[in-house]
Amino acid sequence: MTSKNATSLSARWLTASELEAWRSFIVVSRRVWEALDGDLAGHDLSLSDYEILAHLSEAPDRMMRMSDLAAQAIMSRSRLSHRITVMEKAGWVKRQSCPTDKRGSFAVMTAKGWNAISAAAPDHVDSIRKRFMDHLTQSEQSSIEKIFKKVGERLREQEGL
Amino acid sequence: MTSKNATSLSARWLTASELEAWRSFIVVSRRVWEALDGDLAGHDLSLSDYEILAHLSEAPDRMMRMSDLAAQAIMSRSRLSHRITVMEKAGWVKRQSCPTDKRGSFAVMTAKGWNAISAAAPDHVDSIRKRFMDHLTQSEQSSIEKIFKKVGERLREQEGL
DNA sequence: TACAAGTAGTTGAATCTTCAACTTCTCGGT
DNA sequence: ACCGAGAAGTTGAAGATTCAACTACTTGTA
Repeated sequence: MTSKNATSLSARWLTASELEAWRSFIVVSRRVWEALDGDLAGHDLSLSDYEILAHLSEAPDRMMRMSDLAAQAIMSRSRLSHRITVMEKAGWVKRQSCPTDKRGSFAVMTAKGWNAISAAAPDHVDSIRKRFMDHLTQSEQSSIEKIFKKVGERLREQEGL
Repeated sequence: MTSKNATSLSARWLTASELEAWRSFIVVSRRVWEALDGDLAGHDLSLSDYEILAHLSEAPDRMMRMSDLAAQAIMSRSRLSHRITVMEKAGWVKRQSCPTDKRGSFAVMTAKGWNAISAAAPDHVDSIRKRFMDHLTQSEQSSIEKIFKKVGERLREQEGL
């Protein structure tokens, strides 16, 4: 779609410069994700599985309620439940029912899970550097941090609006 | 994983501030994608299907070789092929074989496809504004453009390294 | 021209994700 | 104590994506 073709229907089309900013952001963020995901493949992990394990590894006792874990790893409860089933078969986590809320259950990282993420982490960090951080100057890095934190807040406020 | 736990294995762990920048970027870019995708659901489109149609709509004669389209829409040829099969059933595109290269085929947007994206585009633009652009000052916008274009180039140079 | 290597695209199977339905349980009000 | 609304989590089916294999064709080279 070009500006010319749809301006009349839209309240306010994007200027050329807005479009550039938007497209470079959306394209690069996909490519970065893709690259990180590819770099993790050697450890038999997807980036989103890595994030599940990472959150778990940082939690007290390396265990978290399913809902909390889903929220932090940014996925639906359903999706997390399916992933945990798979990871349970791989022996990386196990489920444990919550004593205080009988509906609830915990995902608990096993020693094997800890080993898996420990093995992957250094490569993953290198990957983050190589695919993203190393291309940023110090000041660009702080711009990114500032901008994305702000956008993150705004999105949270909008929440499905 | 915390710094304390893996520093010894990694050449160079992330500093707290690098980690912040990285996490806010990766989390927000997922949330933005998700929001845009959700906003398009009302038009029976996913964001990546939208992008397929958008590229097609901007191409001469609204037709493109499958490989070119896959590259521009950032997806595997296989995935595009499957999506085009679905879109063909929806009547938005059709395939046309290439006269000069008998291996090749074109995806061609139909009038119905044009109508579909024309209907979705204004809402999509509003969505881009609401979920992302409106939260950026003019100068933040140009930072984003500058930074992501640069990172994009670097990634292209690395290409699967 | 003929052949090897590579490119374009598709396919089916395995895997992953989404969606809605469902069970079980908690909590606030009465 | 009980009821209804809503929260936590799981499930199975439908749909989407990946992966490797495959066909068909082109290209460079000898």
